[in-house]
Amino acid sequence: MNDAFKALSDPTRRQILQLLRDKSMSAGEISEHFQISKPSISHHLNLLKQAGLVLDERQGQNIIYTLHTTVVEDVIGWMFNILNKSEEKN
Amino acid sequence: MNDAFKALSDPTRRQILQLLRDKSMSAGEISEHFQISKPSISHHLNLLKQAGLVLDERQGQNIIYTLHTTVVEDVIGWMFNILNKSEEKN
DNA sequence: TCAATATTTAGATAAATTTCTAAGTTTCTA
DNA sequence: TAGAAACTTAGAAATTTATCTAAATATTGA
Repeated sequence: MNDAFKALSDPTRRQILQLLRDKSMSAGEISEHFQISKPSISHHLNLLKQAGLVLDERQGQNIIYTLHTTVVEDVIGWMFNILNKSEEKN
Repeated sequence: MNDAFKALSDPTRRQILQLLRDKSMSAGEISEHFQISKPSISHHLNLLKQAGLVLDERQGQNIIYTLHTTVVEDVIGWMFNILNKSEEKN
């Protein structure tokens, strides 16, 4: 879960997750939304993947990135725990 | 909110928040739970404070740190939004 | 007012992070 | 089977972060 918190600490990566919330996208399509270089976006995508926040799948020349919500839910669980509320029983 | 995500990205700072979930503590009491030096803990506490995750109040020689949950709720809101669920209406 | 206690601030260093350009890999198609 | 397109990997530079020791500040109590 540390990797997830680390991944979430960068604004570009959070914005990528917000893009993927609406629909899965190729690396190129994602990079069109930013000013930074494609290798940099690729690096961010790799960190998100390592953190388990996205999944990737090659489709021909493209690599499609998809939001993976399991870890997001884990993080939410941690946050709720800090509030001393449980997200399970209520 | 970027400061909050940044603050949450460090394991020591997350552990501090977990300590404060149970009860407010002085800087010294907090530092007893860690191996790192007091100035380092002080630095982490300052980042948590800048992020709005804790409040501090001097009580005599001690400075008491308290969990401040408003920003935690904001972060939870952001996370829920990623899941396309709303924490308001359900 | 002085010394002790609690904590922060300053300044330095090492490690991690973000970003870039250049080069490599994979896949499609003419 | 070459060339183009889509990405990633490698390697380097600049910035940020985490940590330490030493010094400064604030409060209490004798």
